[in-house]
Amino acid sequence: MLNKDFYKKDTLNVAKELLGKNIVRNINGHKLVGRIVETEAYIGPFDKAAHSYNNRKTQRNEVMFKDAGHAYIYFIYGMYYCFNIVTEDEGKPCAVLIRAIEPIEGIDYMFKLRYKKELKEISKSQFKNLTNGPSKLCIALNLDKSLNGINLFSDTLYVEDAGYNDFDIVETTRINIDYAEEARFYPWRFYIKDNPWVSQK
DNA sequence: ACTCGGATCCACT
DNA sequence: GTGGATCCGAGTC
Repeated sequence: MLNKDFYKKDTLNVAKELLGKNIVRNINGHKLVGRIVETEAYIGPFDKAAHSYNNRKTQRNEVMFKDAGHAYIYFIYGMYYCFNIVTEDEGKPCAVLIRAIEPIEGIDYMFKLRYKKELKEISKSQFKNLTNGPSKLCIALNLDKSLNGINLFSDTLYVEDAGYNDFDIVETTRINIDYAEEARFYPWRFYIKDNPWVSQK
């Protein structure tokens, strides 16, 4: 299990170092594991794309101001959630958005959560869309507002180093932040090169 | 493979 | 009253 020191660092480094790590989610007796393959950094005070730009603190984003290693899970587009991990020191509202995972373990149960169907009933298209997006992975891991604000140091939800290191990292611009003026061009999105579970090339 | 619009609703202004 | 750190299906090429 990664400890607080792992997250209590520069957000860009954490975003890169999270690639290849495994998210572990225990629910209803099922252990779900997914390898992180795509992340984005949101560096609050200086980042027009972040909910916490200019240190703006609201009911929604107050978890971003907590100490490193908390889960910031927010509701978006009327029907979806996004999962972030809070970084840096308490009071610095920074986080890493988990944009995609590669399913590793508990895949059958992920399909049930995501499609309410058994794996054998799933189409090819549904298979590749299981966890290749920030809200898709939240459905497959059953991450919602009830987990917003918890820390990542219990069996419920944590990240571990499974020793997967052999990959190249692609650095590019973040997705769907057209409103963010110059911040839309910051290369703060990271993904594992050639991994098929990345949301977009 | 690609674009486009609808779904859906809570937090924010 | 507005719009979003998204997803999906329909339509087109």
